Amino acid sequence: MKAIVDCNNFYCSCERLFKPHLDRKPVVVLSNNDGCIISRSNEAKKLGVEMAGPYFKAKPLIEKYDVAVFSSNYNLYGDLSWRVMETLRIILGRNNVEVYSVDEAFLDLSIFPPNELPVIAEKIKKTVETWTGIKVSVGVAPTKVLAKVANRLSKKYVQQYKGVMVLNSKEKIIAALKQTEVGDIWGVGYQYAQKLKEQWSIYDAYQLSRMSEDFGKVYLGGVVGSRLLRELKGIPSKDMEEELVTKRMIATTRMFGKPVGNIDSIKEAVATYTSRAAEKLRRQHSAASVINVFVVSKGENHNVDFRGATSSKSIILPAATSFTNELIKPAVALVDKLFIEGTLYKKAGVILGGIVPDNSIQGNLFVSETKNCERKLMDMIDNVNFSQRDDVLKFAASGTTRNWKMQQNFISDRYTTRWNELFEVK
DNA sequence: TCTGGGGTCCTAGGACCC
DNA sequence: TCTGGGGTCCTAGGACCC
Repeated sequence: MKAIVDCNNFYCSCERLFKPHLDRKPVVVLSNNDGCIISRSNEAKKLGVEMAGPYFKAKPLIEKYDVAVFSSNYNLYGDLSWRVMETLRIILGRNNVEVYSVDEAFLDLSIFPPNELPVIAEKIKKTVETWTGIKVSVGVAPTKVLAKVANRLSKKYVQQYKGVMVLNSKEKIIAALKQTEVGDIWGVGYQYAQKLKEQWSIYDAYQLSRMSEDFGKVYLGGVVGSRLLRELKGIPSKDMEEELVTKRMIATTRMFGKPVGNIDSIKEAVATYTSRAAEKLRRQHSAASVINVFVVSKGENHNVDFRGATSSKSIILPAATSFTNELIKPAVALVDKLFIEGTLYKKAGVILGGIVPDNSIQGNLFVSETKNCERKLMDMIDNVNFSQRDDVLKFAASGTTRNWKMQQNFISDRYTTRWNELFEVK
């Protein structure tokens, strides 16, 4: 049996943890650039504040009901996420925990007898909440997809289930599937849901679970679809995965605070994003050999991903590297090729690909002495920037004015990761 | 001029997720 | 005026190789 543990309204919960007076008050957290709403407390949901809705549109509602608003503070969320995951690892052992996202983890519970699972699930929930202060919901079932179904219902009918649902019998599974709309299944997105409803009159998860594996294969994306069908039928087909330590692509992309028509500002932004991406690269001890840079002009739909963006160019480096200076130069050169005079841009991004392990971490015979010095310099910059405030040390190409920088008007302190922002107990 | 089967690597694009 | 920012997997098709 498998479980999924999911933090409730994670970002809002993080903000509330250090502001107890906001308990039971409506809270929302905004995306970067304070663009749209990405997390809502239950109270905010009840008021009708929409998920992923633009902030400006919800503003009247927010002001009317005095909703607390925060810009996203990823340093804080990342640290609290680590505490939650570490708690799970302590309870169940490292090998039985698969971190799936910042606020979710799958657990392998096959070591426990099925009849004990309700008690175990309850215990896991209580322990995480006591140790971290973050509320979680737990869904338990024979497969990952069914565990997701259970988790969702445990939250939806919280009065009844109190945030824990265990599907340990055939009857319970069927009942849960019947209460789940087809579009709410993990792995069925908007496009597939429309297709299932319109072409085959399949509206709920139970109906879909009765279709054949081949149906999934033909109409829901090949092997991905047939796995989905098997999981719905209770046959485990998505295994627990090893912790994914090395990412295969690393992207840093941002909207600008306001549209920018000046090539030097865009170069500054791209240089800054490249530094950030290079930091991520070094953190996982990798090097990259492909740099992709894209810009999005004011009129374009910025929601398309970088491949859809009209202006995107990439360059393949002669050798993989993780040095900021070796990445910045070609990245900035790409801006020259992309930029069109007289155009206003609202977004830019850098994507690093061709990622391989960085072997130059230990000095070796074939790497010159200067290389090793550079490596040490990079580590030093990373350390200073992490422990002090952001970007005390940066490359000149990143500029100093930053008139393109995103808006963050409601940022909270980084209580747990910056010395000068520690939470004070009076 | 035409002829074969089998393989790898890479890229673009389509779907999904939080 | 005003709408995140990251990621993943899979497939098809082209280029190239023996």
